[in-house]
Amino acid sequence: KAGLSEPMQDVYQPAEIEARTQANWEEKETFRVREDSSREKYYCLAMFPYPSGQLHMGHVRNYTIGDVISRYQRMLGKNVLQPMGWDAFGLPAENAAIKNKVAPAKWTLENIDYMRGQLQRLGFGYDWQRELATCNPDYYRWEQWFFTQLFKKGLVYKKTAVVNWDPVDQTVLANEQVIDGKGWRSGATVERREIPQWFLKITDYADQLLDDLDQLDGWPEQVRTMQRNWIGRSQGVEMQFLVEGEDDPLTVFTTRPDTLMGVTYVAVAAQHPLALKAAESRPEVQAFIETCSHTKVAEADMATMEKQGIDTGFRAIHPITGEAVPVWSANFVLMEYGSGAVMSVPAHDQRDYEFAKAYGLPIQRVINPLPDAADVDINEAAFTDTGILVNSGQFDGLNSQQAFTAIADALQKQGKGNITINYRLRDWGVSRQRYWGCPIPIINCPDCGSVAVPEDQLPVELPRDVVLEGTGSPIKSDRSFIDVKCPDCGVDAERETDTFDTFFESSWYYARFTCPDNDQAMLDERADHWLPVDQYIGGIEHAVLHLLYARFFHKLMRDLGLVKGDEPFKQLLTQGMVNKDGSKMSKSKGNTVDPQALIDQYGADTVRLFIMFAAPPDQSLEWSDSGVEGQSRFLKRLWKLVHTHVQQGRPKALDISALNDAQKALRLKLHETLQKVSDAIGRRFTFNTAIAANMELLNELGKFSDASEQGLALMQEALESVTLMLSPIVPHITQELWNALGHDELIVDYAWPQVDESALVRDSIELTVQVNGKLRGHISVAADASKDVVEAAALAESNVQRFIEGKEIRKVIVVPGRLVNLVI
RNA sequence: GCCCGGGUGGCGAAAUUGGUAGACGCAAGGGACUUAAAAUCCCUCGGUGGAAACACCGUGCCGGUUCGAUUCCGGCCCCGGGCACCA
Repeated sequence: KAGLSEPMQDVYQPAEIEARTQANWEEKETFRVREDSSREKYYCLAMFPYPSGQLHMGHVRNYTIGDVISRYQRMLGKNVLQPMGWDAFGLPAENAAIKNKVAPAKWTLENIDYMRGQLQRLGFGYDWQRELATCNPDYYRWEQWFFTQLFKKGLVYKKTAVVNWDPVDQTVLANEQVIDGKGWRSGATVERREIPQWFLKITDYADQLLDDLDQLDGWPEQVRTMQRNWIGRSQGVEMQFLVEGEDDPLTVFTTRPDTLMGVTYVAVAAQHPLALKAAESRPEVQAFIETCSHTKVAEADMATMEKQGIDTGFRAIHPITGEAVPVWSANFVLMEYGSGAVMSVPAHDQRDYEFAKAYGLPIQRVINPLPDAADVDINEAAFTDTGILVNSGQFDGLNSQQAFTAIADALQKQGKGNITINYRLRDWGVSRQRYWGCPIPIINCPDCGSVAVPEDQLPVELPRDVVLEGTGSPIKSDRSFIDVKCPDCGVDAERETDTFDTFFESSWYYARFTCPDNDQAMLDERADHWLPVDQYIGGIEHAVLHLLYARFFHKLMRDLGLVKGDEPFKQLLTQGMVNKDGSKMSKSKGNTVDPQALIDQYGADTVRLFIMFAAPPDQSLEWSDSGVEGQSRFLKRLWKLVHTHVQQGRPKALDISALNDAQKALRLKLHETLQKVSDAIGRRFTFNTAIAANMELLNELGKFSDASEQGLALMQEALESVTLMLSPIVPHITQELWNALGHDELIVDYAWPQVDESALVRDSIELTVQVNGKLRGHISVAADASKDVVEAAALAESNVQRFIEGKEIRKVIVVPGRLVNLVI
């Protein structure tokens, strides 16, 4: 009975109230949740944080949204699971380790302790008994086990892939660590280097990942579109070009086989076998390959760099005409993607066009926009639309669509090609040459090859007592970690020293939260109870990678019988960035605002209220210090209003039939607000307008001084409603107000207030009158007035008459409940 | 470069399905209370003209559809997110 025994304080004191309320929750285990078949379950999850040191405003925003939704759903009677954990492996811990001479594990665990305290201070209703950290063996042993299952199923393979190599620090760099082509610590020019790495066959699931997007109608359309484009399914033709004097043909894929007759050269990657062979006898080709080895791995860099190439001297045979075309090596063709070779049609592809112009290669027009029309101008740019074929021999006159089929058929008959489906999506490389990650559970045996670590030898624990020097992972030289016997044949073997991509941990944590205490299995039947996540909330920056990998993992887990259902997240809310001075708040930009200082000054409720009020959650939020002050003022006003009200004693029961006009008007406003706020929080997630509606109502209540029996009863109803409506957003102050208003239960367990439809009935309504679409006046008519009555009233309005006088009224548009438009 | 968003007063924003542009809040200015200050309360607050009533203009830019466009369509400009090893 927090607060009831004491009289209500006349001044709002957030620090005291918040400590008291939080202690009460802890004592009562208010947010501990267990499976309960008698109530509808609701699993609300906000993306877990990387423990970087302190909470930033993006966290505060993310977790406040999740907490508001959780508390609202709880008030609707649902059994709500809201867990919290730590995405604890990652690069920043290694950087901190080098800089501060502290082991990554120690740094990470200390950060977790501090940030846990900050989350608790903000009053989020988490079930802390489910807390997990991905760097703990209890957690990562199961993803090691999972990987070995995928290994057995053939969904894992090893191949070489390119990394950024720092030749001075002798280490692999993340894209983020390469600045203008140089290593961020050493300053050395970074090289592309190919090393063997483990891959997950996500492309095997490309069609499912694409098709199942259709069932995710609780996801923002923009995220589904981004994922569709990322997967990039396209139909095209794969074909072979023979190479003069060579045994192996070049395989190329094109989505535009209709332009095949316009091929004037073929381009291969710098690392392509043909380019390497040319380099053996020609130093200029060798020099070109050397140049290409210094470009960064990131796609944005590849796409914006200057297009360069060199003639290899090889000649490819056009599969239809039999003509020989030159084979060039070009820096924009990537060995890792597809076959490392592309056909080039400069007349109809802009990149090929620019390359041809730069190197004086021929441009052969084969498509025109319309039949029998003049040739389209290709003097300045390629013509990239589809159209009608010309200069294409037997295919002349066909449109692009017909030509697609005809050319594919011709190639297929000669055994030189066929129609295939291609994806932009590439298999997921999960190997990282870093220390602070989950060890990949593989043992490399000289006789048996790669062998999965047997289940009874899991987890492969990452040694924690290490010193980092910035020159590579310490476990790569730790013989006590590396030296093992082969589990299959028992000979001396070596442990894999690469670790997993940290997206690996974050791809299944949502499932582990349902049963984090299980030390016998990755997941159990509790996963079936809670999954899918009903509401997932996180930054828009995760729209593709994290959310695609998590969807992929869910399907993998489903196919191993670990979960039911096809998709992990039923509804998704992608929150916008928290910006300051126009760009994302981040440590590297030095524009962060520390939430802790604001919490200390104003209390958690004010910070929560401000961050929810400043912008709708999916929009980027521009930080403003002064706005916080206004939210604090609002809470003080609310406190004062309740205080003034309760001083007047317990009100009598409300008698709706006994209300006067002013009272009815206030009650109308109250129930309109309830309707609006329920929709804003429950359906639209526009918490900013929910708060604004309560402010509007509170402004009305402040003006309402009616000490009559019914006046006080109505005030009681209104203040209780406001308290309940605001309780998901500002849970501490509303708990105290709830007690002051005469209730001794926890407000979190009270039902969300209902709209009284009878209070919404109006006698008369106000309509806008327009003349030719311009606002000219307002009229008040009976709510059930007929169209004729409304029209007559509109015509009679004095200002309207000035505009229609002497004019012919050609049309009258009446939009019921809104406006009348007179067209003259 | 490619994919996805966004652009509305001095500022954050609202306008939910094409129907009153600027709710709510911040900042600012004026006033009340006070010896004074803080706090609190009241008033004004898109631009131009006007004493006012009111009129004209106004939602990044250009054009279109419509009785009516912040909203729909076409073309552009600027800003942000992502681009596979930051998380």
